[in-house]
Formats: sequence, C-alpha cells, structure tokens
Amino acid sequence: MTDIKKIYETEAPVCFNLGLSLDCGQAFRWEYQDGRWHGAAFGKEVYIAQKDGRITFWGADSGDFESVWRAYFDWDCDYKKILDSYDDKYLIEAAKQYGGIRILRQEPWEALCSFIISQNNNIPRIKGIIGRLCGCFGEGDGLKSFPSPERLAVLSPDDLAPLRAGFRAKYIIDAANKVASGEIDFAQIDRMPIEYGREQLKKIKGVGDKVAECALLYGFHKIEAFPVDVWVKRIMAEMYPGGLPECARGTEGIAQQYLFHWRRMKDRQDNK
DNA sequence: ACCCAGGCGACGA
DNA sequence: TCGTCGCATGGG
Repeated sequence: MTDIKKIYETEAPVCFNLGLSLDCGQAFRWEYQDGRWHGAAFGKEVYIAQKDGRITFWGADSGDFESVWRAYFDWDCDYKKILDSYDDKYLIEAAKQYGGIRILRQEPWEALCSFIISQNNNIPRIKGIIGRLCGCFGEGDGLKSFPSPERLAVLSPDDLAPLRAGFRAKYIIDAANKVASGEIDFAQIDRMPIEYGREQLKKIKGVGDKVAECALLYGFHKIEAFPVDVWVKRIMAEMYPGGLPECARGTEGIAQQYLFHWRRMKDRQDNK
C-alpha cells in the first residue's frame, strides 16, 4: 500500500499542465478524485496535484521523483522553445490553449497495448477495458499494475472475455506473445530510427499505421511519430490539405497532440 | 433507435 | 495497389 504521508513538492516547469497531460487521450489509467490525480507507472503508485505553479506528489519522495516522475512527465524538455517555433495560426491557437500538455513517457508495453485497444473505440470505453484488464490480470494490492506481456502471453483470447474488448482480444494476445518471446525487441526499437519500430510493431496482428505511431510516440517518445486517427483526419482535411506546416517538422507528434485535443474540445463546445 | 469511436484485416476488383 | 466491408461493444 502506498504511504501517502510521504510527500514531495516542487515547482512546475513552464508549459506544464498536469490535468491536461493526464486526461488528453494519451494515457487511460489516471483518475481525478478529491482534487488529485491518482495513478501509477513503473511500479510506483502516486497521487498528484498542481496548484499555483506547484506540483505536489503524495506517496512519492525525491528519489521517486528523480527515478520515475521527472522522466514520465518529460520534465526537462523545453516545450516553450517548441511552441515558440510555431509560425502557423492553427498551431499557435492550439498551443495557446493546450500548450501545457506534455507527451508522457509511458511504459512501452502499456502504450502499445492501450492503443491496440483504442482502435475503432471511444475514450471512455477504452478506459473501461484497460481498467478491467488491470483489475483481472494486474498485480499488487491497492492500485493494480498494468499486466506484463509475460502474464498475458499464457492466456488465450477467450480468457480475456471479462474485458469485453471484442475483436481486439486476439490482438492483445498476439502482441503479448511477440513481445514476451523477444520476437519484438523494445530495446532495439528504442535505440533504432523510427522506421525500424514501425516495421517491427506492424508485425503484430491488429497493429497498423495508427497504432504503431501511437506506440512509438507515447511508449518510445519518438516525437516525430504522427498518429492519424479520425480527429486528425478531420484536422488535415479542414486545415492542412497540403500537409502539416514546415514548422512542425521533427515534432509532429507534439503538434498532433495539441491539434487533436483542440479539435475534440471545439466539437464538444459547438454541440452544447 | 441510431450513429460513431485515437482502425485493422480480409477480400475483391 | 486501392476501395469497401465486417468486426464486438457500448457511449452519447
């Protein structure tokens, strides 16, 4: 059980919005309750809040911050520099409102598995399936861990019936098998240029261009990855018929995240 | 009831 | 190589 009396407090970097980062559709396991975000990564459970430019971690000390959370939140990346380099009106507008979004450095397996589940699915339901996946097959008392590929590799798609993941169950099992067996080598994907990761990840059943790009962006922090889902398709059709502007080159994944969230929020506001 | 969701694989032309 | 269709499920 996490000792929530353990507290670490520090100043937030510029361009840092905790809530947006945890709830913009890149991670699916964080929950907001009683003014704090509750979640876990890399084996550490934590509660986090942001207030007046200060970040407070409950259940974490400075050691946990340095070994896990600093990297997880991409703490030392200069997002302001990236935002300031945009010279495109839509990107400037999206970044103005949502520039606090950080591209989280999630665990590769969790990111891959989560985005396999995301296909032809909506975010509330993705969260439900992942919650049941962790609840059924994760470990630990308190908040359960995301089940490892080794844990899932011994199962069959039928064993995943309680998740109600539908046709995605067989894809999860295939991914677990290929990762647990070493056929897909995360360390290599991490080290090699993005094209290698694309080729490797797409060997998994149920992993196409979109899911591969998401895994590479959120699980391997390849910020030039560019996932194109239905929302980004709308963005491209409506605003960028000739492709993303030049200023986004090399940081397509970050630009994508601001635009994705901006476009989704705009739709929600218009329908109200 | 209906449309759609951070898509993909199979299939036919 | 390219368009089209079925897929499981359930949120809105």
